[in-house]
This record gives sequence, C-alpha cells and structure tokens, in this order.
Amino acid sequence: MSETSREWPRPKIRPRKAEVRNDQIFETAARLFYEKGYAATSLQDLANAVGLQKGSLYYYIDSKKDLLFAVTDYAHTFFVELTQNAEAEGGTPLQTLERMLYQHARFAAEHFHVTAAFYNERSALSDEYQERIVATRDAYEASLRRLVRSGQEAGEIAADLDPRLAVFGVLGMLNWIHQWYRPGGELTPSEIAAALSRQAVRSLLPRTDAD
Amino acid sequence: MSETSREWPRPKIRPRKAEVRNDQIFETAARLFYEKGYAATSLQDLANAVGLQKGSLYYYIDSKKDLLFAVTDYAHTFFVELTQNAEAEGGTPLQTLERMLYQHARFAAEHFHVTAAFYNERSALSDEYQERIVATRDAYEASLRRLVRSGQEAGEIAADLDPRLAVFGVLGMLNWIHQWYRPGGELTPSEIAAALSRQAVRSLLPRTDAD
DNA sequence: ATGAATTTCTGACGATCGGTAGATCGGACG
DNA sequence: CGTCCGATCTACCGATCGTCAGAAATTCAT
Repeated sequence: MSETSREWPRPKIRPRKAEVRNDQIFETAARLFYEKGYAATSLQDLANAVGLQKGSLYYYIDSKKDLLFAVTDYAHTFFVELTQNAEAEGGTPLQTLERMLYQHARFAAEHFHVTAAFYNERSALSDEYQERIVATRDAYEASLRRLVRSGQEAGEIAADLDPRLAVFGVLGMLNWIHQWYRPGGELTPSEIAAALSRQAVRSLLPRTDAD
Repeated sequence: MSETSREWPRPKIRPRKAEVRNDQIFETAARLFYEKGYAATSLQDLANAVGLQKGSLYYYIDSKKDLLFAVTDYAHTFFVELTQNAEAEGGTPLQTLERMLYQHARFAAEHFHVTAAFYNERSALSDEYQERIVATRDAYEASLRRLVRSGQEAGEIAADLDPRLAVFGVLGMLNWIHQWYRPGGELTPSEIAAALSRQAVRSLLPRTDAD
C-alpha cells in the first residue's frame, strides 16, 4: 500500500558509543516508560532491566530527562516528516488522507511503546521542547483538517461534519492503538493499519441512502 | 437523547469529614493527576493547590494510593453501570450501540480529568484492583462486540468489519477526548458526545454504493 | 605482553518523597 | 469561663530518587 515505509534509525543517545547497549537502553527505557510511566520508572529499574549498575547508565545517557527526550523525539520526527510529505504522491483529498492515516496507524502499532510515551509523558519534558511538539502536532492536525475540507468541497466527505471534531475522531481511532495492540497477535501492524485507516475513512463518507 | 444521565456523587474519601474540603481535594487531585501524572504529583503539590500543609492532607486521606483509587473508581463505577444497563431500553443493536457510545463520550468529556487518570495510571494501582478494572473493561468491550455482531447479522453494520478491531476503533474515538477537550470551548460535552457517537456509528455502516 | 581506550562498578551526595506524631488553633457548647 | 473536638500546622523519619567522581575491570590494537 505504501512505500514511504523505511526503517527509522535509533536515535543516538551518545554517538560513537557501544551501539548495542545504546539500542538496548533506548528500547528498554521506552518499554518501561510505557509500562509504568516515566516518573514511576527509576534508573534502578532500568539498570536492572539492562543488567547494569545504576551509575553505569550515565556512560550512555546524560540525564533521565534526555532519555525521555530520545524516546519522544523518535515519534516527534515521524510526525514532522509525515506532515511534510502530506501533499506528495497526489490523488484526491480522501486518498491522500487515507494514505496519511495508514502510515500513522502503522507507526502507532509498530512503535506502540514510543507512541504511548509520546502522548502520555509530554508534561515531563522541557517547556521549550513541549512547545515544539505542540507546534508539530498542530501543524499535523491542520493539514488533516485541510484535507477534510477539501474532501467536503469535492463531495467525497460528508458535508455536515465539523472538520475539527472529525479529525479528532479519526486521530483517536489511531492513537488508541497503543492501549490494546500487542505484538504476536493474529494481525500484523500493517493489517491493523489498513483496517483502521479504512474504518476511519468510512466514518467520514457521506451517507448515500436516507438517514 | 438520553435520560440515564444523573449526576454522580463524589466518592467519599473519608465519610463524615468536611465535605467541601473532601470534594476540593478529590477534584484537585484528579486535575493534578491529569496534568502531571500520578507519580509526578507530590502530596506537597496537592497541599499547595488546596492551601493546606502536606501533613494536614492525612486528615482526609489514608494514603496517596487511596487518593488515586478514589479518582479511578469514579470512572470504574460508571463503566460497571453502563455495562449493566447495556441491553435495556430496547431498540436495534445499532441504536443500542449508539446510545452506549453517546453516554460513554459524554462521561469522557464531562470528567476528562478522571477519565485520563483511569486510563493512564492503572499501573499505579494495586494488582487486585487492576484485575477488577480489566475485568470490567473486558466485559464492557465484549458487550459492544456482541452488539456489533448482532448488527452485522441484522445487516445494519458492515459485514466485512472485524468486530474486535471495529470496537477498538470506536472506543479510541471516544477515549481520546480527554486529550483535546477543554471546557469553555464552543461545544458542550453533550454536543461533542452526539457528534462523535454519530461519527463512530457511521464508521460501522455498510457502504451502499460501490467501492 | 603492553598500554591505551572503552566500559562497568563502587560508594557516596543532597534533595525529595510519602508518611507519622504531637502540638496548636478556634469555634461550639455547657 | 472551661472543655472538647474537628481541623490544621510543625517537625521529623526512613527510604528512595537522580547524579556524579573516581576506581576497577574489560576490550582491543599494537
């Protein structure tokens, strides 16, 4: 369905240091932040999980906050690029919309640890970074709303929908994935993304028969 | 649209003690848990917010955990009763479904502080209580899935939908409300609930024209 | 085998946390 | 006026937190 799906490099918490440990710490931190929340996850927990002493973590990280930043920024970067590539590839507004929602949903499933932290732990980040995240989120939502309005003008999308509410609705469908998705189930992230983005689009279509 | 909407009494953190302070502490705690998360909210924060000394809080509460329990249980009780009243009032499966989603959405908007804590801070609760919450959630989702299947058999709902995924989708639309709703906006919780439950139902309808 | 570089451990620090005990305040009531 | 009691404050405890400096261990090229 989409070939815009390359793999994202792990953010380097500290460049040039042991890559394996770096990745392990990043992924374990994301998982713990997801399971217990950022504030409730102690560096002792993280050290135990990766098999290091608490102090040894500081060879790889600068602070606990920077660790959350690394996790959060992984999702942040995704949404920045998704917004930038929004209008590419052409097609009708509805087709463009479904393409974006599909990519969004697939990322949300494949990286549900990161996505959960991105949405739940924003308040623990620095004020400046919070503002950047909010700006990115607003730009992303605005581009979705623009597509909804274009679709309404083209008659592809139900005219009686409030674009703001409708976008919140479809975003909720996708951003809820991390609450229930677990790898190893019957469906792959791609299949889930295809089904949910299709259902989301369905919620926007005009009714063809009487109500 | 629904007259099942009575007001819910504040849970008594400690009965017979000054009600005003009780309510104030409950609501402030819910707001702080929502804003900063349970673990990141110190009793000092709460004491400052209500204008008391930290130690004085223990005249009203038994522990910090019990405070989260009180907040969480407010939402938990709602879902228990919503599940129990699911099949009442009659109507087609789709009508019953929309009625439940409407009530769900309205609660999510009116009590978005509580709802956010209910979904985000589950891991901070005792294991036994977590199990009760999960059981309630599963029963609720099962009753929604049952309605979707009945609707599919009756031809009201698109037959090609996976009931599990479809229910997760509509629940996401509603449970995402606390991320964007703020009181004082243009729309009331009732209006938001009406629009979103309608959009959710739309996402389930069979397409009448070709695809 | 040697030495440098990388990785990990030890042990401590100041701060903050949830929680407790006892003193204090002020109004109600006899 | 004295007593009582609900409500609040003050002061403190032990535990845990994130962080750091420096030593120890390990790895690796030469």
